[in-house]
Amino acid sequence: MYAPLLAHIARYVTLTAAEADLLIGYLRRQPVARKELLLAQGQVCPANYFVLRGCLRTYLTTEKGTEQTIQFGIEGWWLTDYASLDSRRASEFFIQAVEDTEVVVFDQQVQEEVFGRLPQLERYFRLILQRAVAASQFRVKLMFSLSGEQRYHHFNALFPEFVQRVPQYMLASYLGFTPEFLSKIRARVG
Amino acid sequence: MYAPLLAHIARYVTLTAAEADLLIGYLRRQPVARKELLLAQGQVCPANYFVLRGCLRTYLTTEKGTEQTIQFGIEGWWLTDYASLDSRRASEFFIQAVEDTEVVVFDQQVQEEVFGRLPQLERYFRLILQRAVAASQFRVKLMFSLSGEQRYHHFNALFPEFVQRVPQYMLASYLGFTPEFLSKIRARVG
DNA sequence: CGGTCTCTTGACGGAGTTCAAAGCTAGTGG
DNA sequence: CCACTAGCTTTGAACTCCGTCAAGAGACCG
Repeated sequence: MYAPLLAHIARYVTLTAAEADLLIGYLRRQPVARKELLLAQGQVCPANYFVLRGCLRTYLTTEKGTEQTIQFGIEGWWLTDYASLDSRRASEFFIQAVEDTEVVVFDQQVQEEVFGRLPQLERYFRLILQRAVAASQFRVKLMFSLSGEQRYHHFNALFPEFVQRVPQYMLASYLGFTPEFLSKIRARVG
Repeated sequence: MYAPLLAHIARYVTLTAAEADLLIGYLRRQPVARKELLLAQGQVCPANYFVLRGCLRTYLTTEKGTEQTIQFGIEGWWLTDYASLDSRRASEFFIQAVEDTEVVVFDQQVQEEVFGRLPQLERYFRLILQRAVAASQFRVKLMFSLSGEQRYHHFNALFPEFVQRVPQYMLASYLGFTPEFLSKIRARVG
């Protein structure tokens, strides 16, 4: 079912039933098992992914061999490596399922054609991207203006249910510190 | 002269001379003196700004009273607070001229109208935003995978001329550490 | 059950901060 | 064209947050 995606689009632009059908003709759904990769470092990112259910994350491996989570995406979020998608060069990131997940795949190859036929959809993606930039400005703000412990409490207050869903070592790497430190924060308060 | 902006647009989409004239009718140019603010914290961000010459930065003040630079924008870059522009709520950021600067102002109020008349321009901004998201993913990657000193050397290698243009305390707050620490890094190497 | 992931706990070390004071530099006005 | 001032940069000492390493305790899955 593409209904969650169509509902999401409807929050930004209006598509007729015929236009929605036209769009769906270009899309496909794909299940992704927990820990499975949608994109591996070194590969050219082939598509933009919309999470129907489950959870994805973008991460990379540092020189020391540790994983660094860049972004999470749950139901209703688009996730991709825009740098690779845009330039068609090898990606520096992995995109992996945190839980068993189902995504809508919007292939890079058909995007220009779809935008040509559905200008409303180009507007939708402009607005989605605008929100993504806003979210990333917000993240930079938090990274710099709060201590590690404050970032954890802030995140916990904003997304309490989400903290339950992801392993703590992923959350730690997203918040910018080690799993050991996260464990010590939790020991202090609960 | 709007030529630098039109040249920038031409790198992404094609506008006829008539379309370019139509666009320019919606724009205006504005000089911004060094240290002058284009946007203050608490204000609703009224426009998107394209730097014709000079340099802008987005920053905020933390609880401790220190400034935190979120982003720089030099010639050929668009800068705004997308969260405020989008939601029309009060901004958390300042946008300030680092040097004497001249910008093109693209007012929020006319954006929808312009995009309606020039669908090519909507595509242009989609692509600009895509690059902005890619840049911000890259920045998060650097923030987490490199030490403070490594970030400085990396930035210095990528934008040597730019490092000359901005005060060191701004650069330090952009790279995520104190001016004192930047000074010590420089003392070590040169 | 048995093994592999994940989380916890503690000792120690280091990258970067804070605070304070002094040295520079650039703009400003006389 | 010089003198003054305000803002920027440097330097050093003490300190702190958080990382690293290591060992053990759970927890989940086949």
